[in-house]
Amino acid sequence: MSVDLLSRPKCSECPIRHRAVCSRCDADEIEQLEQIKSYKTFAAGDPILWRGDDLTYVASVVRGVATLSKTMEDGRIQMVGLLMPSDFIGRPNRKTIEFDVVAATEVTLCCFQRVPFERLLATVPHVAQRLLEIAMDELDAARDWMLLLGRKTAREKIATFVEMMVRRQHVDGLGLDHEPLVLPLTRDEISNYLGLTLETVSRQLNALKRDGVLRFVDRRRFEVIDMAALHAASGDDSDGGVLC
Amino acid sequence: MSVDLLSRPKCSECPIRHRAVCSRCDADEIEQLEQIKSYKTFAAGDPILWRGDDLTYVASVVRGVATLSKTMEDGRIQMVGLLMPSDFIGRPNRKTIEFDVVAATEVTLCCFQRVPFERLLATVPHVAQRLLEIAMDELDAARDWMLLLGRKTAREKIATFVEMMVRRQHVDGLGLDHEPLVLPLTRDEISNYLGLTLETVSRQLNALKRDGVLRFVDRRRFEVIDMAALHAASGDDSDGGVLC
DNA sequence: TCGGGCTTTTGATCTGTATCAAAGTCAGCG
DNA sequence: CGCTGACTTTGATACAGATCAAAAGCCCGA
Repeated sequence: MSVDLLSRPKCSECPIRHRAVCSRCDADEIEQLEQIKSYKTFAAGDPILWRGDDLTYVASVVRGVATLSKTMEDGRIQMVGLLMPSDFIGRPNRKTIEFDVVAATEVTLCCFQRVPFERLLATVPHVAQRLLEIAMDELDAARDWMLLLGRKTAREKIATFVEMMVRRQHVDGLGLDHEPLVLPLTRDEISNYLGLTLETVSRQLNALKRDGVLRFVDRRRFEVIDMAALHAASGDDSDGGVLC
Repeated sequence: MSVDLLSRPKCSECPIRHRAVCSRCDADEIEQLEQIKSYKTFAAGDPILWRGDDLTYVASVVRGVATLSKTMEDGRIQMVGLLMPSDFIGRPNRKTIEFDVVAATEVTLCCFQRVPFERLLATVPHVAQRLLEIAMDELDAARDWMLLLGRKTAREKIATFVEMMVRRQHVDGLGLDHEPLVLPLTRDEISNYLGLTLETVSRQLNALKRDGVLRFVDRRRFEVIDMAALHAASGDDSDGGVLC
């Protein structure tokens, strides 16, 4: 999926490329990026980074889906981000990471050595500017998710999540229209994203099916039958909101 | 409170000053900031910005506490940020704001006209770099809060919140040691921050009192009797985490 | 094709927190 | 001072979602 990302003109995999911006990179900058760049692939289920690990690299997701989560001592887990193609991983000027990053599907990352990347950040103004925009988009998304976690019902959470899947798979051009959409997470992972249990996720997903809103091809693949009903169930006001 | 912020050397109120950084501003840059700067004060309870409002200014909190929240159509509210001295309000390169900002106590803001501020952002590299750091700190805090909203019990939420109040009032030098600490929010506002109801907040706060963890001077002022117990009740692992 | 180990579904029951209701407390102000 | 309105506490009850338990479905390798 999302192969077209790789076929774009130069610099297409750089972590500041998102939403077609790195046109601002000049030849010299692209050269510098190339030199500190490498690709890594992880199988579904593989841990990518563990809390406390050294941040040797920052990276951009090229293909696949990874999860970003926090774990409490007694094992409770909350996913705090779902990393899909074009999302950024890592934090410049931090030596370690404070979250767990795990591959949910097979994942390919475009990695840049952190320290030289920071040098670029310090010398090339538009890199910091672009990264700022990315961070603020993430912040807006995190705050939308706080509303979901703190105030939405189970049904609203599920509907919001499914709607987000629909929208992101459209944007990324993952599924062609009328191809079934994919849930890249297990029921258990979805429950960790939504602050629910896996049983509740299963029940609510089946409720949406029973209500004629979704149809499942298999456990992981589905189609939206009634987009309006799905949106109405999400609790969001008319003009969308979560991510883009 | 927090008067010392104003007595710091030049540029102390600029929104990128936080945690002593704007030493990097040179005389010319400070001059530019001064020209687009103004102070505004709001009484407790006043709305500062409403969802959809034009972002004419970006600002830094100088004194007091403001809340940042999202509201659903049916009136459910989730606070997504608590803005205390040195916190940043607004988003460069966005014409409108997507949240409600309300003064919780009397608040003084140091405001900068957004458009000229964006020009500064585009021309002075270390402004974007500093703002990036601020945004990433906010993002980390938002993600910690997602764990709280999604997975913590009512008691853990309350303990985490009180601990955060203790820590931030220490950092900002608001209360001298052994002066009682302040809850800058009503029970209702706390409930919106923690994803609870005001009744649950009241019950849990009294439970911490009954358990000999806190002592209340009045509804708004308290002392921590057993810091270790408070921390243990927060569910966070040893080394803190929420904000700094 | 069968079997074993996942993941998911479904059912029964429990519980933490919400909801509803009423009384109590406090600050400000006439 | 004592009234008024906003905030808080306390109690009784309801219920959404958690928890516990077991059956069903599905994938994959032998």
